[in-house]
Amino acid sequence: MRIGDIAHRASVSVKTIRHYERIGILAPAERESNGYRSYEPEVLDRLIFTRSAQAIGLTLGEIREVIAFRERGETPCAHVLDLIEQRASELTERIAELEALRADLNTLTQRGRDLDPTACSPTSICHIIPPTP
Amino acid sequence: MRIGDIAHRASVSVKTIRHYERIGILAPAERESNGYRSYEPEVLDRLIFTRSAQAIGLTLGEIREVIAFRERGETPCAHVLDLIEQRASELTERIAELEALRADLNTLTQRGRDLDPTACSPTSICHIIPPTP
DNA sequence: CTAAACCCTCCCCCGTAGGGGAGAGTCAAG
DNA sequence: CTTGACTCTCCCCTACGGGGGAGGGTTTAG
Repeated sequence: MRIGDIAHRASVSVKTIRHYERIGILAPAERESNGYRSYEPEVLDRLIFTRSAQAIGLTLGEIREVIAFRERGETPCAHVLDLIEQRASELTERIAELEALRADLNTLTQRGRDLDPTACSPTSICHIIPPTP
Repeated sequence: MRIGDIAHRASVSVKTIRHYERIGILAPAERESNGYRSYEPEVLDRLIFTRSAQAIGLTLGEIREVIAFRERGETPCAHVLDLIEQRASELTERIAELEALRADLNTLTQRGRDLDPTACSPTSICHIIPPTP
């Protein structure tokens, strides 16, 4: 299979495939005599896995690590489970931060509706946004 | 006031001040005869505003626009209120996405605990992560 | 007088996941 | 024989908010 074929089948761009090779998600491809990359069908599995893993928020660096387990002949499951739990807990923190921010913004929206724009002095640029302590 | 003084008073770095000048948050500073930047006290207000606006999630580009209203002699309040409401609604969307992702991750965590690692075939790299359709 | 502490400009660097395009080679069909 | 569709490498670019450091000039206190 050539790079264009496999890219099409995996629904990614040719650039993406070459990028994955460069960062170690894919092993350096075999080459045809003309220098073109040549792929075995199982590379497609790896591309599909990569897409799926990205979809649940893993970075390419993490995905590369997971794949490295397989390359070493180990099952990556325990590591994957760690990553997932870790990402979930980071996510919980992140959501809490964003919710706090949203609450602040809602307060400011109300404040902005109550304040009189003509009373806004140039000194503070805009009196809707309160100075951070 | 020199750049180091004002940076210290605003709790930002000297690099930050120069960066703000370059991107138009601050007007080009007056210079002393030796070429050193020289600041009037009101610039400090602008820096404090910038910090406060960043704290509620505005980008430097948006902050620059807000300041531009002031420079044109208009009150930026209406624009600021728009930005805040827009940011709040983006945030609501973003939070929903992250919550959906977290739900997926929790499902996968359970799945990962139930599945047998020794039954994980190399083809799919790791069977905890399901293929995206 | 000298060393520390400022200040200046200029340019490259971080992370993330590739995209854009130059300039060149290759291959199949018409 | 040429045209169009592939492919190759290489290098720069994106957003964001600056940080790091080179290589210089200035100032101020001891």
